[in-house]
Amino acid sequence: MYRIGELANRCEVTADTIRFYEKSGLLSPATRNESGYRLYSKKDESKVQFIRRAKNTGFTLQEVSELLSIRVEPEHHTCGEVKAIADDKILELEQRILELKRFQMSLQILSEKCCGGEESAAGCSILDALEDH
Amino acid sequence: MYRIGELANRCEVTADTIRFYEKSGLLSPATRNESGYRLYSKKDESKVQFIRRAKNTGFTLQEVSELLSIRVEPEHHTCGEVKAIADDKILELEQRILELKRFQMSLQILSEKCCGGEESAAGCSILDALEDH
DNA sequence: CTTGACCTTGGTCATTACTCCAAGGTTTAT
DNA sequence: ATAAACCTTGGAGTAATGACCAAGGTCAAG
Repeated sequence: MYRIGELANRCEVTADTIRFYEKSGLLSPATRNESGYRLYSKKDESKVQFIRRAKNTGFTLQEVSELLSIRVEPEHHTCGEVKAIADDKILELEQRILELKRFQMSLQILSEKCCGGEESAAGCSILDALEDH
Repeated sequence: MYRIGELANRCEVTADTIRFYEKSGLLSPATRNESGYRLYSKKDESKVQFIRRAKNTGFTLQEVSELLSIRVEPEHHTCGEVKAIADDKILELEQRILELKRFQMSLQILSEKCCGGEESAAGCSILDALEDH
């Protein structure tokens, strides 16, 4: 068991952020030692990491919270509900991935056709690559 | 040429949002008619659409602004600069796509193994799918 | 020539996701 | 035993991204 500072370090967030997540209900209230300090375990660490990863992929904390609630309270969901939520998110992710790929493709075209030299990019007619697709 | 309301409709945003983008420098100040109304063209429409798409894929307006500045002011960048920015973004997108796919995979496992029935999801041991990978 | 729908600016308000005090208690190292 | 580093709560502040409102000008239809 370690204290909030160490958890923060391990997860590369601040202690404030962890308290914020607790206050927002993303993390269940931590156990405390005799003097009131919060104590955390490996499990808490992986939960915070989960939040970070989800956030980085573009989920809002609200959405992360939904995902976590599946994980944390399986007793309060039926299998059907869990499946429905999951399938919904899968489709959403599919859309996002496709959109990201479109952007990537545009940038790829831009990069490949761009001479890469010292001259003004005005000659780079593919600047419109971003626009067209 | 059309006015702000029509542009807003076409792009499915509000007029406020368009004014906000102008104020933030994402859109160059619109031309005006004699009575001061903003007037927009197809070009502006595609620019707003570009912003929307980029935002939906998780770019901040700040990042969108960078991308737009490549597009809008090629004279102020060398080919090398443009290429560097593009290549940088391509890598970033690659990371994001991979992360999204990891999530999707986890959810896929969750969905497939989940029976989908009326019973409590507590029996769904794959609830940890989200955690493990 | 009035009514309703649109536009203007300038300002305030809201939400999300933190971030930073202040005042005080605890732990650890020297 | 004292300084440095950590923790507590409560509350205020901040940046991003708009949404909303008021007071007033414009324009097209009936």
